Amino acid sequence: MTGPALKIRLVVEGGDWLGPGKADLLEAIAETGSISAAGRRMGMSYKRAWSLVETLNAMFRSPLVSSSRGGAGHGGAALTESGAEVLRLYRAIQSKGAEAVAGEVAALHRLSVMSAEK
Amino acid sequence: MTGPALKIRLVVEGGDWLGPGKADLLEAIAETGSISAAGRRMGMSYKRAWSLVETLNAMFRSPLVSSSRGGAGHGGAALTESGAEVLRLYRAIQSKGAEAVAGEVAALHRLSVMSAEK
DNA sequence: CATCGTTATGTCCAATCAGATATAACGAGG
DNA sequence: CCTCGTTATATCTGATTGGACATAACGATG
Repeated sequence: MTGPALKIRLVVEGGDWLGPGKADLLEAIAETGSISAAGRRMGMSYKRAWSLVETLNAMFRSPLVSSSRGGAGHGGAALTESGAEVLRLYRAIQSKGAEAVAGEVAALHRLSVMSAEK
Repeated sequence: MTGPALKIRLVVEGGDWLGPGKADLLEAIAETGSISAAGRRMGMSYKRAWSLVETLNAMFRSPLVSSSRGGAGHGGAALTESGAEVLRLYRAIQSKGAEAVAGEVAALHRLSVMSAEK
């Protein structure tokens, strides 16, 4: 078993969702302090990263990411209080969910091609 | 809260995955005895339903759906033993997973636009 | 007031995806 | 041996998606 293999999506009204990709992006923004640096780290274009942030901000009642242009640090971005809370909740859902269904996931993996004998 | 809003995907090697859509399709095939009838029930084209079945069969070590053409019933499809087991495991993952993270999901929903006051 | 890296936004294009459509094979039963 | 509804497969097309590229705004600092 190489990766997590269990991905949890939280779908909100309108079809948008929060999943592993956007959660990782939030984490990268928190650590790098910039949307573009986070995008580079994750191997995606700035535009893609920015559009994901736009989606995230629209999904919740208050923005998850605050950003500024120009200035001393030449602009940047950071998680808001809501953003940090959403990320924390999503990580908790990931870990608690994975733990709760570990047995069934293992059983499924034994049936999948991932466990094909050599 | 209108819908489930929590969607769990099991990603296997190669990028294919088992999620709510394919699980519902398996269930519909089990109940209708036909790929095309299951597709009609779910509002998708036969081609789409069939290609999903093809993907499912390739994801696991043995096929989940067996099918036949012609004959008395003019052909049809059914779940194999593996197919029934996979569906059962996925449903268990759905319910156990949702139960384990219900608190965090509720907290996230309170932050989301889904709980915007009127 | 010029500089800098970032945010913000638009346009264009290739790739992918799903729907629509068409056709053939199937094979027990009438 | 013809019929039937289904499986199986191919082709075409419109829609969506993401990458590439371009441009402008920003604003504290030097």
